[in-house]
Amino acid sequence: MQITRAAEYGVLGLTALARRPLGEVVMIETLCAEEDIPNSFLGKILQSLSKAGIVKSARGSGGGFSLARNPSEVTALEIIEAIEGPISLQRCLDEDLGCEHSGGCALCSLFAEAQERVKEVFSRTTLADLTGRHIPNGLVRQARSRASDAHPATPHPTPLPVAGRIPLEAESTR
Amino acid sequence: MQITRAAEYGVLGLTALARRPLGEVVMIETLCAEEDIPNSFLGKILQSLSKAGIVKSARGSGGGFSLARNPSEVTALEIIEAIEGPISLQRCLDEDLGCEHSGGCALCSLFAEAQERVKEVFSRTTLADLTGRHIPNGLVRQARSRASDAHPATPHPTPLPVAGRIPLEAESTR
DNA sequence: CTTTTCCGGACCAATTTCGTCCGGTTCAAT
DNA sequence: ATTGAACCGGACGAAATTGGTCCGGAAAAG
Repeated sequence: MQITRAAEYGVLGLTALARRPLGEVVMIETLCAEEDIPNSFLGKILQSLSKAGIVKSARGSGGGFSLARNPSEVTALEIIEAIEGPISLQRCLDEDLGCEHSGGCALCSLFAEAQERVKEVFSRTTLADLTGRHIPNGLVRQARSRASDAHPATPHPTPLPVAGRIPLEAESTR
Repeated sequence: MQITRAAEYGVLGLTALARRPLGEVVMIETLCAEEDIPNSFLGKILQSLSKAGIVKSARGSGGGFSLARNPSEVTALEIIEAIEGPISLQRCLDEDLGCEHSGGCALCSLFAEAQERVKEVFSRTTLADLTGRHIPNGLVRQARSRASDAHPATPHPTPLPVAGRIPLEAESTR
C-alpha cells in the first residue's frame, strides 16, 4: 500500500527541475545532488517521464533534461502514473483484468471509492504546488557547507533560507 | 500501491462470517470454501484479526471462528490495519519514522492528504456494508453444482440467488 | 485418550523493488 | 574526424516483500 521510490524520486526530481526557469536544461547528476537521489536510478525514471512527454531530454555534451511543460500544467497523477503505470489499489480495479467475482464484490466497491479519492487528490495537485511547498535536502546541505566554508568558526547559527525561493548555485555563491 | 491479498482475504473471510447470525462459530475450512481462499493462509490472517479483537477463536472439536462484534461496528479500516499494520501511502507518513526532509516536503503534504481520504473511506465503511454488497464466488459455485445435481439435464437456466441474502447450506440443501 | 481444531513459528518460492552496469547513440566542441 | 560528455535502454542482480505451506503443540470435546 505504498508508492514506490521510483515515483517518489520522480516527483522530487521534477521539483528540482521546476525550481528553474522553464526550459533550462539540467544534468541528471545535478538533480540527484539537490534531491539526494541515487544517480543512475533517476536516469531510468526520467526516461519514463520523457516518454510520457513531461520532460524533454537532450543528449550529448551540454545535454540533460528540461521540463516539457509549465509546472502548473503537470499533475501529480500524471507523474506517478507515468512512472508506475495506472494507479490501482486492488486487483479488481485493474482496468483490463477486471473483477473475477460474479455479481457484486465487496472489495471492488470499497476500493473503487478509495481509489477515486486518491486520484482526485493527485490530479488536483500540480507540480507547481509541490515545488512551492518543497525544501530540498540536498540544496540545504550544500548551502550549509558553503556557509561554514565562509565562517568556519560559526558552529550553529548558520542561517538557512527557510521559506520562499531557495537561491541556486549561480546566484548564491559570491 | 496495492492492498495485499492478506487484507483482501481478510475482508472476504469476515463477510462470510458476517453473513451468519452473530456469534456462530465457523471453521476456517468452511469460510475458505465460500470465498475461494487458500486454506492455511486464512488461518494466519484470522490470527491477526483475533488479536485485534475483531474475531473470537475457539479451539478443539466444534471450534472455529466467530465474529466478536456486530458487523455494523467493525470498519474496513480496522480490518485492514489489523492485518497490514497502519496504512501509510509513503515513507514520510510512517508514524515513528517520520520525514527525513528538513523544512517542508512535497511528498509529505501530497500523500498525507491522499492518505486521509483513503482512511476516511475505509473508516466510514463497515463490515455490514461490505457484506450487503457482496456475492461470494464459492457459494455461487456450490449452489450451481447442487442445482445441476438436482436437474442434471438443465444446462443453463440454473437460477442463482442474486440479491439479498444467500441461502446457507443448512437451509438450501433439501 | 483420541480427535478435532486453532496457535504460532519456521520455512520457502515467486515476485517486486531498488537499484547498478555497460555498450550504444547522439551531440558539441576541438 | 575525433573526442568527450551526456542520455538510452536493456541486462543484471541483491534485497525485501508477498503469498503462501508445513508442522509440532496446545486446548477443548467426547
